[in-house]
Amino acid sequence: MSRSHTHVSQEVTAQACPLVEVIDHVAGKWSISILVAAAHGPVRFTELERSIEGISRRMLTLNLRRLERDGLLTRTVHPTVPPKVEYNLTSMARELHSYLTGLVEWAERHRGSIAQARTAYDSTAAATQAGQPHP
Amino acid sequence: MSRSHTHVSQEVTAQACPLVEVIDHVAGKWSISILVAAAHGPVRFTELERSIEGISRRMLTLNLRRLERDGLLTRTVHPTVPPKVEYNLTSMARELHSYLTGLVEWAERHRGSIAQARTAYDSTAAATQAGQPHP
DNA sequence: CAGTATCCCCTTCGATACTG
DNA sequence: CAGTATCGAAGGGGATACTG
Repeated sequence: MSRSHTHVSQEVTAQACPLVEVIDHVAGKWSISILVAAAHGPVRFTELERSIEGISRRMLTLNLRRLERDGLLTRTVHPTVPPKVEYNLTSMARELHSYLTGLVEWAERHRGSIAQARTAYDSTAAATQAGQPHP
Repeated sequence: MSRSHTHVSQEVTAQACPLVEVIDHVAGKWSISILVAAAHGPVRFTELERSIEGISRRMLTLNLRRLERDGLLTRTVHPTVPPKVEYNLTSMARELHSYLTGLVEWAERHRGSIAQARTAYDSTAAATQAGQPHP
C-alpha cells in the first residue's frame, strides 16, 4: 500500500510506521496465533510449529522475525548443542495479549453463527441470480 | 507434550469455518478499519471510501461483501435515484467492536515504540551480518 | 534443533474502464 | 451513487532440500 496523500510535515514515526501497517502486522492470522501461543511462557521454535495448526516452517520463521523486529517478541539463543531458541513476549506484547484473546474468544463464540450467516448469504445469492459455483 | 494443548483445532476444522479463517476475515487491516468506521451508525459506501485512508474501491467492495456474508454487516439498499446504500454493524459485530478499538488504541499508543524497535533491529542486523533487508 | 534457500503457483491488490 | 469487469504486477505461501 502506498500513501497517496499524507500529512508529511510532523510525525516522522507515523510516516515510518503507519497505523494500518502496525495493525496488519499484529493482527494477521499467523501473528495472532503466534502471540497467543507464546504468551504462556518461553516457547521454542518446534513447539510453536506443532501447536499452530497449519503453519509452515517458512511462514513461522517469517512471522517470528517480523514480530521480533517490531519489538513484540524477544528471541533468546542458547549456545548449546543442539541449539535451543526461546521466544518470549515483550511487555508491549503482553499488553496486547488481552485484546487478542478477547478477539479469539469472540471468534470461538460466534464461529457457528458465522457459518450459518454464510450459508444463508450463499443461498440468497443463489436464489437471486441462480449462478453459483458448483456445489 | 500436551500441556496447554488447545482443543480448538482438529475436529473443528472439519467444520466449514476454521477459527483461523474467522480471525483472518475479522482482523484483516481493512476489515478492522471498516468495522470501526461503520460502528457509529448507518454509513454509506462513499463515506467509507473517504474515511478509510488508502483503501481502493475494489478492496472496499470485496471486504464489505465478505463482512456481509459473515453476518457482521447489514447492507440496506434504498431504491431511490440516485441509489443509497447503508451499512450497519450487526449485534455480533458490535460485540466485536470493543476488542477492535482496544487493538487500534494499542497500536496508536505503541506506534512510536514499534518504529524504534524496527530501527534498532535493523541496525543490529546490519552490524551483525553486514547485510541489509531487501530494498 | 532451528533455521535458510529455491522454485513456483495462486491469491491479492491497484489501476482503469464501464453500468444500473 | 454504488458498484462490476478485467488486467497485470506483486508477493504471500506451500513443498522441498540443504546447513550450522
